[in-house]
Amino acid sequence: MVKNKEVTKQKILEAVESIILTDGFDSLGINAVAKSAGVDKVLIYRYFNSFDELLITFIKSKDFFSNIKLDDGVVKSIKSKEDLKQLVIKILKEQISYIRKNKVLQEILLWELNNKNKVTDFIAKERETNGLDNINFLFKEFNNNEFLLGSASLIIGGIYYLILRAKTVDVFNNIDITSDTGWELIERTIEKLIDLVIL
Amino acid sequence: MVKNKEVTKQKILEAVESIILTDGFDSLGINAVAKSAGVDKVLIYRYFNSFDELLITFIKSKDFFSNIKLDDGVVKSIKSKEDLKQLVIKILKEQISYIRKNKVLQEILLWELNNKNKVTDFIAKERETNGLDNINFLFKEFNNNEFLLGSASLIIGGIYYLILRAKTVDVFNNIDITSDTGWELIERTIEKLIDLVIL
DNA sequence: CTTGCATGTCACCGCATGGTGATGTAAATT
DNA sequence: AATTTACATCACCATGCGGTGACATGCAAG
Repeated sequence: MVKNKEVTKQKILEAVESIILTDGFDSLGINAVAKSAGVDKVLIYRYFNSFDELLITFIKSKDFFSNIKLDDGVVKSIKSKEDLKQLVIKILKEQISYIRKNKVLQEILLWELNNKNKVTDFIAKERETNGLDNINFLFKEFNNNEFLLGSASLIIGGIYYLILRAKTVDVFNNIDITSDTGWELIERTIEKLIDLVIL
Repeated sequence: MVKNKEVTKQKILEAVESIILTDGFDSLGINAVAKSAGVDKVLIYRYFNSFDELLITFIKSKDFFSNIKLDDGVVKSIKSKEDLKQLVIKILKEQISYIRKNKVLQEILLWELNNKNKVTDFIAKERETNGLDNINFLFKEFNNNEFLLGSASLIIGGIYYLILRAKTVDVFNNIDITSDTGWELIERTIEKLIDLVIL
């Protein structure tokens, strides 16, 4: 019997990730985590207080939502509408490949759609300040009109939906959303759309 | 003790709907349905063979996906690009209000994202022939290019995502996705986008 | 009127869940 | 070396799940 609190905590956090990857967020539970970590479940309560806090700790440790830094510096570096276009396109493309690669994040996004609780409230706050969902931050001082706002929302929502839908289905509206070629089509579409939409 | 197979079957189907409405698709199970219908669960197996078949029967009875008839007649009635624009806009607006009103359908869409099984495979087939997901059907003979295809996919995906997201969150990218005014903004956006995209 | 069948009821199974109180054990303090 | 303290284990609880076999009841055909 090894006695090391930090190692045990780490094993628990790794078990969370492993379960999400293999069985999805819905299969996550105290018993499953304890079993997968090879640790007694009572230790989860002791070290993380509750299952919710374990999840929050896990999500914090992964830092999913602060990969885009939409701070004021970025906003002020936008001089022309061409700058804005290129920045938006770059961010959207980066986010597509980031989310498409990151299965854990996909599971969280899916789980978020289905649940409202302390953990999802926490994630929502993270998104408010960091996430893609607030791309309108970029438009604030430059070219803020409702058409741009609406278009960005539909495009970003569409990206989320198509990525998540690809988990259970291959084709959407005749596009193979599981393949890179399908996503290259979508990226070309986004480039053109952004060009049309930022006037 | 009343003995009437058809009445019992009806009670069971109504119980399915009631549970989806009050607790969501995830709370759906043999025991819950039996309890809510005031019926022994063994009757569900007897009349519907399996829980999966019960779900399929329920979804069939609701006919969620054949409200748009994209048959060849419709396609051939499109004479000009203006016809196509107006038709697409009309369909998208109708679908938005239809899905926004229909909580049961929302729960199914959400559940579909999370699961792959016999029932979701059945739903996928229904969609193939009827649903909004195949709006590219309209473009077939008229103006079929990848930009149109990609744009339609992103817009439709965006609509799905924003409607589903509104179940757990109020604001997305600064738009109130729970209110009619928020959705009017989105509809105006869609009108402009379709106008720009069908060239 | 009785027999047979369709319909409805009940009790139970094995398994998994979230949660807790009592107990064991290794390591640090005195 | 003895005692305290932090870490880890175990056994158990009530509850819910999907699923099934044995039984009770009402109806309709013979």
